[in-house]
Amino acid sequence: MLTEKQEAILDFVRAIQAERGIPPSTRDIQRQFGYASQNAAMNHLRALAKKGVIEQIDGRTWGLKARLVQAHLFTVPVYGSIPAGRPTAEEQSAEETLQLDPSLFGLPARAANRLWALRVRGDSMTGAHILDGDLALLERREPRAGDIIAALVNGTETTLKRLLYRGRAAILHAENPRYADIVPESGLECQGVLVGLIRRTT
Amino acid sequence: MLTEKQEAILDFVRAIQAERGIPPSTRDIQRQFGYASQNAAMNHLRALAKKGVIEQIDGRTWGLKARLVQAHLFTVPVYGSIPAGRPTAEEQSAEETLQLDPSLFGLPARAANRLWALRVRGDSMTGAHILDGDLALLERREPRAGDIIAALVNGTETTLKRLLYRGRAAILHAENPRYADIVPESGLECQGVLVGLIRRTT
DNA sequence: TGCGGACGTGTTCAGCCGAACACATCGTAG
DNA sequence: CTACGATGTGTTCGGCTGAACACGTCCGCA
Repeated sequence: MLTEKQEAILDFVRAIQAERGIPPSTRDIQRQFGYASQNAAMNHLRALAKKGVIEQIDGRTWGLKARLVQAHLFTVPVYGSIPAGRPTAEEQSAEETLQLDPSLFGLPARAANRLWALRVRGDSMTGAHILDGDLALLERREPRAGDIIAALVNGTETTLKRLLYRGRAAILHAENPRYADIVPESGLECQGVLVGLIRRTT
Repeated sequence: MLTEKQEAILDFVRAIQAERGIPPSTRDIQRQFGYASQNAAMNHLRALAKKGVIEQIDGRTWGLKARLVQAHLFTVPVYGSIPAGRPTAEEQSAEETLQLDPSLFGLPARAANRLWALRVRGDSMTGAHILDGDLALLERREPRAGDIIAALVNGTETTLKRLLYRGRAAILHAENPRYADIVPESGLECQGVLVGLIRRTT
C-alpha cells in the first residue's frame, strides 16, 4: 500500500501532530529527512493524500484527520469476516473502528497503519484460549513459524490459525482437535499476525 | 477570571481546534467577530495566554494547550497483586495506568470510576481461557452467581475465581482441576467482577 | 527499448501569518 | 484628575507556507 519512504513521512507527520497538535510543514519534513528541496516532501504528501491517509486540514496545511491523532491512540479498523482480497487500509469495508492505546500491546508507533482487528467466529482456536466473539488484534507483517495468523483460505474468508511447518510445507493448524489441519495448496496468504486479544465478558 | 469577550474568543478557538485540529489564526478570529483589525484578536489572545488558558503551540500559532478534545477515554489503574485492603480509587498503589475506550467493552460512562485492572498471575483460570499475564478488567460491583470475580482470600492477596453457590454457601471455584475450591470462612470480600480481558501475545 | 512511477534538486512566487507601532475610546480604581 | 486595563482601528514588515515549473535519476514493466 505505502512505500517505505511514504511510511516514514507518515510516521513523522503523525508524531509531530500527536505531540503538538499541528502537523509539520513541508519544510519541517524537508529538514527532518535532509532533503535539499521542499518538493521532495510535497511529492510524498501528495502521494499520501491520493492514498487517503492524510488531507489538507484547513486548505493549506497537510495533516492527518483530527480523529486519527487524538493523544497517542491508534485507530484500528474492525472486520467481521474478510471477503476475498487483502484487507487494506480502506476503512469502507470495516464494520466499525476502535481506538486503543498501543502501549497496551507494546506496539511501536510505526505499527499504527499495519494494525487491524478481526471479530473471531467459531471455536477452532479455543486450545489457544481464543474464543468465539473475541476481538483479535492483528498486524500485517511476515509471519514466523508458530505465529497465530489470519489467513485467507479458499479465497473466500479469513480464519485464524496457527502457522506451522511440516518440513518445508506450511500448514494451518487449528487449536482444536475437532478441526483438521489445512494445507494450503498454492501460496499462503497471510493477512496478519496475532499481536493481541480483547475479550468482553459481559 | 475571564472577561466576557475573552470567553467568547476562547470558545471559538476551542470549537475550531476541536473540529479540525488546528486553532484559528488571528485573522480567522477577526473575521468571526467582525473586527476591523487583526490586533483586536491579538490582544485577546495575549490576554488569554497571560491567564494561562492558551499558549503558542509551535512558536507562532495560538491554541489551547490541553487536549480537552480527547475522546471518551477511561483511565483505569492497573494492579499487579493487591495487598490487604480494598483496591480504592487511590492510584498511588497502581503499577501503571491504562487508557481505554469504554465502548470496547460495552461499558456505560458511569462505570468509569468503578473500573480497575488486574495483571493475572498463575494458571488457576485457564479453564475459563484466562492466562498468566493477561490483563483482567474488573468492575467494582455486587457479584452474581457464576461471575468471575477478584476476591480477597486470606486477607493477603487478590485472586481471580468463579463465584458459585452450594446451597447458600458461596464458594470460589478455580477453573482448573488442579486447584481446589475455596470456601470463604467469614464474609466474602469481592473486589470486582470481570468485565473484560486484554491479552498481549507478542 | 520506451514508458511511467517513485524519488529528488533548484528556484520563484503570491499569500497568509504573527508581530509591532501608533493611536482612540471607555470605565474604573486610586 | 490621572493612570491603567480592556477593547478596538489602521498600517506595515519580515518570515514562513504551499504551490508551481523545469529538470534529473533510478527501476520495473510491457
